[in-house]
Amino acid sequence: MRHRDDNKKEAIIEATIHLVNEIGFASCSISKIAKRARVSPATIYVYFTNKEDLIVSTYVEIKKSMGVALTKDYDPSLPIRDRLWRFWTNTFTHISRYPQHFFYSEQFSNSPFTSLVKSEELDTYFDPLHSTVRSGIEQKIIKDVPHDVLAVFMFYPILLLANHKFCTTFESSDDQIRLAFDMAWDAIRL
Amino acid sequence: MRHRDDNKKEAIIEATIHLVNEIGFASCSISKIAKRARVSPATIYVYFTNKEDLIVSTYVEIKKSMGVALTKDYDPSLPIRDRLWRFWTNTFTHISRYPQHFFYSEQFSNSPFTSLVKSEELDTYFDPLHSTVRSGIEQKIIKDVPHDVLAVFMFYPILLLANHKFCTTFESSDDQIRLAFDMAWDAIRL
Amino acid sequence: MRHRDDNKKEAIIEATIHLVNEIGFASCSISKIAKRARVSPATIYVYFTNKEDLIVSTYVEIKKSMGVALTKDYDPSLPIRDRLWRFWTNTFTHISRYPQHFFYSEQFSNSPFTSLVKSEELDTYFDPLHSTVRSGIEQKIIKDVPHDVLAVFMFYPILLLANHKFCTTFESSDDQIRLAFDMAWDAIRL
Amino acid sequence: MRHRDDNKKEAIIEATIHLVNEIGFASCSISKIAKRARVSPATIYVYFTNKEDLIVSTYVEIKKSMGVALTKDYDPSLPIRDRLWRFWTNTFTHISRYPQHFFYSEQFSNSPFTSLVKSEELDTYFDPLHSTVRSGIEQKIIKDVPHDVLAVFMFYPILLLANHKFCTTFESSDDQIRLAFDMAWDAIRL
DNA sequence: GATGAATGAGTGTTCATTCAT
DNA sequence: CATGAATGAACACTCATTCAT
Repeated sequence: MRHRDDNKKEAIIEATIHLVNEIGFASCSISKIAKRARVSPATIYVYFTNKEDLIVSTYVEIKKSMGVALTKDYDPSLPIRDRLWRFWTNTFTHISRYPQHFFYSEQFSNSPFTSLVKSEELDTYFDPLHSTVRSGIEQKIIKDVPHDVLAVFMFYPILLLANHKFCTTFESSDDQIRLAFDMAWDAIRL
Repeated sequence: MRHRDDNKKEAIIEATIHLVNEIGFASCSISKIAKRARVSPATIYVYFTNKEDLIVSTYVEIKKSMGVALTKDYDPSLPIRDRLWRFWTNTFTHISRYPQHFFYSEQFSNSPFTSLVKSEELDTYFDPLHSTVRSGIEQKIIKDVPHDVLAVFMFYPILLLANHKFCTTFESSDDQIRLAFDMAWDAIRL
Repeated sequence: MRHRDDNKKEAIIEATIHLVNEIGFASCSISKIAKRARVSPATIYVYFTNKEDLIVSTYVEIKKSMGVALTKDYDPSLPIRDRLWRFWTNTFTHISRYPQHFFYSEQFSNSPFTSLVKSEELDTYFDPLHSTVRSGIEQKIIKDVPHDVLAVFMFYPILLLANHKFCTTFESSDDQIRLAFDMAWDAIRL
Repeated sequence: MRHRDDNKKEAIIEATIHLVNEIGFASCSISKIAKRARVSPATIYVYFTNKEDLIVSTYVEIKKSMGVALTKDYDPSLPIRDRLWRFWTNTFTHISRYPQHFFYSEQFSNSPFTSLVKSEELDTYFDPLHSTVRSGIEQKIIKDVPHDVLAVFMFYPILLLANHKFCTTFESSDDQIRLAFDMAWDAIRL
C-alpha cells in the first residue's frame, strides 16, 4: 500500500490558494483546482472529505503558518512595546513574502465559511499576542479594553495596510511601517 | 406597453442583499435571488444586464446610501474632531440600522468584483470626509500621512467593531463607541 | 387607426435575411431580428403569427422575387436553347445582385422548415421554365426524363457554382458562365 | 478508474444524426441528444469539448466513412468512365444505406459550422476522385475546367437525386441511375 | 399599430461528488 | 493511493411569446 503523498496534499492546497487569487473564491471549482495541482478531481477526495473541508483546511493551514511566523522570536522578557513591534514587523514580513496566502484569508474571513473554523484550534498559535496584551493591560501600559477592540487598532491595520486593494499609496518601506506602528501604539497605549 | 415597475427592481436588490447575508456571496445564484424576490429569473435581466451588473449595482446602491448617511449633517464650521465624531457616530448608527447592507459590502470588497466599481462615481459621496482630513492635516491637528493610512485607523475600525464576526465582545453602547473613537483619535492626532 | 406599415414589415424581412447571413439560422432569434430591424420584438408579431411564419414568409418572398427575375424577359417564341440560356444568365445576375437572399434560401432549403412551404404557391412563378422544358421534350430537343432530373443538371448547377462555399475557383465571368451552360446543355440535350 | 466506453461515444454520435433527421439542425439541443443517447448531458462533455465539437466531429465521421465507401474498389487501371461510374454507384449505394448520414451532412454543409471543418483532413479520403478527374483531363477525355465545376455536374447531382426533398420523382432504380450518369457524363466529357 | 415589461421553458455548460478500476 | 468516467443538479443566461398600455 502506498503512503499518503504529502506532496500531493500540499500541491492541492497551494493550487487552491493560487486559484483563489487568480479567479476569486466563487469561481473556484474542484476540477479547476485539480487541474492546477495536476491531480485528478477524485484525488482531492482522498485528502479532503469535501470542498468545504478543503477550503477550511487551506485557511487553517495559512493561519497556522502565520501564527508560527508571528511568534517565532517571541521573548516575554522584552518590554510590551518591543514585543508588539516584533509581532507587527513579523506580520509585515510574512505578508510580503506570502501575499497570496494573505489574500486568500481575507476572502475567506469575509465568507460564511468562517463560522466553520474551530477558533480554539488556532487560538493557541496566537497565545503570545494575548499574553502580551494582557500583561500590557495589567502593567497599565495599554488601555483596559477588550482584546478584540485592541486588535482592531493593533493587528487589523497591518492587514489593511498590506492590502493594496484598500491602501493604494502605502509602500511597505521601513519608515512607513514604523510610522503606522506609532499610530497603532498611540491608539492603544494609556 | 407595461411600464417599468421600480418596486420590482428594488425587490431584486433587497433579495440580493438578504440572500448574501444568509448563504454568502459564492452560493448566491440568480435563480435563488429570483425566487426570493418573487420574480422570474428572466425578469432580473430586464433590470440588469447580467449577474455581475446586479451585484455591482447593489454594492454601489449600498455605498451611495452610506455616503449620504455619513455626511447628512456635515458642518465644515465645526472643529475637526467634532466633524470626525459625527462621521463616526453616523457610521455606527447607519450600520446598526442596516447591518445586512454592511455585511454585503464587506463581502463584496473582498471579492474580485471590487475592481469593477468605478470608484470616482462613489468618491463624491465621501468628499466631506476627505476635506475634513485634509484640513486636519493643514491645521497640524492630524498626522501628515496619506489619507488611506489615516482611514485605516479612523474609519475601518468602525466596520470591524460593528462586525460581530470579528468583534464578538463589542457592544454598540454609547460608552464603548466613544471609547473606541478616542483610540482612533489618539492614533491619528498629532 | 394607423395603417400597417409596409416599411416595417420589409425592414423585419431584410433584418431576418441579413442576420441569417451573419450568424446562421440556428442562432437567429426574434429579439435579435427585432433589434436589427429597429422594432420591438412584439411588433414582429403584428406582421407574422410566429417565428416559423416569419422564416417561411421570408423564404417565400425571396423565391417569388427570384421567379420574377428569372422570367422577366421570357419569350416563348425563342428557340428552346435560347430560352434556357436567358433563365441561366438571369439566375446568375440575380444571385450576384442579391447574394444574401441566395444564402438564406440555401440554408432554408436544407432545414425542416422546407416542408412548410406550399410549393404550388411558388410554382406558378416558375411556369415558364416548366413550359420550356416540356416543349423541349416534345420537340425531341431535350432528353425525355422527369423535370426534376433535368433541373439537377440545368438549374441547381447555377446555385452550386454561385455558392463560394462549394465552388471556390468559379468566377462569374461571362466566359465561365457560358462554359458551364454548355456543360448543362450537353447533359440534357438529346 | 472506469475505462472509456466507446459504445457511449458512438451512441452520442448516432443520437445526434438521428435527431437532426427528425427535428432539424436548429432545434437540436444537447439535452435532447443526451436523452436520445440515454446518457446524461454532462456525459457528452466527457467525449466532446462542446456542442460545436460534437456537431463538427459527427460530420467529419460521416464524411470519412463516405470517402472510404466511395473509393473502396478504386482501380486506377480502369478507363476513366468506368472509374467514374464506380464512384457514382458507390455513392448511390452508400447514400441509400445511410440516408440519415446523408441528410445530416446536407444540413451541415449549409450551416455556418461548415467553416470549422479542416478540409485538408478530409480531402485525402477523396484523392482517388481527384486523380481520376485529373487524368481524364490529361487524356483529353474530360473537359479542361476546374475540378469543382466538374464536380457540380458529376458528383453533386447524385446528392440532389438521392435527396427526396429535391427530387420527388427520382427512384433509385438501376435504369434511372444509369440514365442520370449518362447525363453527367455528357456534361463533362469532351 | 406599436411597444417594453414579463415570464416559463429552455439553452449550453459546469458543478461537486461517486464509482469502478 | 490514485484516477478518468459518469452523472443529477445546478449554473448564468436567452428563448419565443403574451400582456397591458
